Amino acid sequence: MSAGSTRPRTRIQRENRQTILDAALEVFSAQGFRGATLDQIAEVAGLSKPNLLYYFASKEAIYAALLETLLDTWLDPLRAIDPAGDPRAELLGYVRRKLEMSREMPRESRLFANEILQGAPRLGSLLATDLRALVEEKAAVLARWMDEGRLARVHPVHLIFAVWALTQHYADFEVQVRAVLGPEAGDPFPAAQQMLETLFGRLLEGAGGGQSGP
Amino acid sequence: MSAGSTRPRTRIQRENRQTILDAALEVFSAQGFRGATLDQIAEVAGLSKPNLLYYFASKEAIYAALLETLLDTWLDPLRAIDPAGDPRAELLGYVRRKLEMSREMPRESRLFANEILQGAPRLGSLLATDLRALVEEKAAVLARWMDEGRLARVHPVHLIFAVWALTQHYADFEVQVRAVLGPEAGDPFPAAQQMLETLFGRLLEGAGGGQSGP
DNA sequence: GTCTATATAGTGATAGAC
DNA sequence: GTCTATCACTATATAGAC
Repeated sequence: MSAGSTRPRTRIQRENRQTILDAALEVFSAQGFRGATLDQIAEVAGLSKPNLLYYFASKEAIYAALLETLLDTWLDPLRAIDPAGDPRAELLGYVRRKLEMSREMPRESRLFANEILQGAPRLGSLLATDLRALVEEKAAVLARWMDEGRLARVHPVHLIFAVWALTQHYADFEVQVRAVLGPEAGDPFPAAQQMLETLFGRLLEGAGGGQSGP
Repeated sequence: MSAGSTRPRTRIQRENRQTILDAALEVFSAQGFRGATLDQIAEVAGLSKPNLLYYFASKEAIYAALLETLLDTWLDPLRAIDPAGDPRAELLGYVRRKLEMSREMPRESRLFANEILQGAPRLGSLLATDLRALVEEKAAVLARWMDEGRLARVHPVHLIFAVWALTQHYADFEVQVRAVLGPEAGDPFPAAQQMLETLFGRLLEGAGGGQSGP
């Protein structure tokens, strides 16, 4: 029986599956699904190509397992927004967590970016169901803060888009960021963090912004 | 002699080259370089595959011609920032032009996004030379406005990154934007425009922001 | 200038030895 | 469970007829 369709039982199976997923993340995130080859993944994993296909039924199966495994983690920062918290702490905290994630997990960011950019043919319906539901829930929290005059009034869902766009940019377009900042430039994240704090921080000052709340 | 390496002379050659580039933009932007096939491009263009290769030497050549043709256009909004202009008009104008470009040229945006995301193997050095020079020039203008207290002090290059990230998001991640907003939602751009005006507009009010200018 | 036919290489997946 | 060998298919590019 193949090891792909069932939970791994032995230690070596768990380790090999993990090794393969690690290698697949490396290759898929850099090349996209079509661009990646099983040969590359096998080489990075240090396993033979048929051995890969012993653990996973197909290239598609490896990719699907990756997406499934990582989507939850990827949305954790958004889930962590506390409706009972302070708007400033929650919004800036969310931005900080999301930026940290871009820094620590750039391959995951690029994996999702590749998938979405090419029309999300495999992540597909999860966006319209799970992701949409979570965003709606948190957008409602933001909207309440706006109603209470504690946050500038903008379209709350688009505000979440803004956090995504700004933070993921540093992972997804890292090559461009480094090229523009120059070879001698160090870590871009501290300056990015400062810029984002100023940008979003100003949404929390004099929140009414033309049509003040209570 | 091949028509690929020289300027097209006849009307039909110009038209066919343009037809091919159009089709290639359609396919490359949706699939990335590796994901795209000459068959797909040929079908969209309404030409045979060998005929494509009569006009362009290779798949690489088509892709390179596309990138070269479009990079200049893509940077026009940034070039248009007027150092002698009013900071509010110039910054918000830049944001507006860039967002319009995402709306009118989403395929171009996704073409570049694919290329950068995968490490810019072909656009490569242009980023470190041409793009970097242009960004440095305009960042200096922003920095001067900050020195004059007319714009909140943030890292000027990262401020340009912010404009890119926020505006291109609506083209590059269009599938996700539509999925999250829901099928009944209309055009997302008006709300995006409003959000961006608020976000960047607040960088222009009380510009000092903690460490005030003159 | 444009087509049909095909050479050549790479890629996903399988068979079967060990 | 893991390897070697290989099949079947796809894709880029070219040759040569018209």
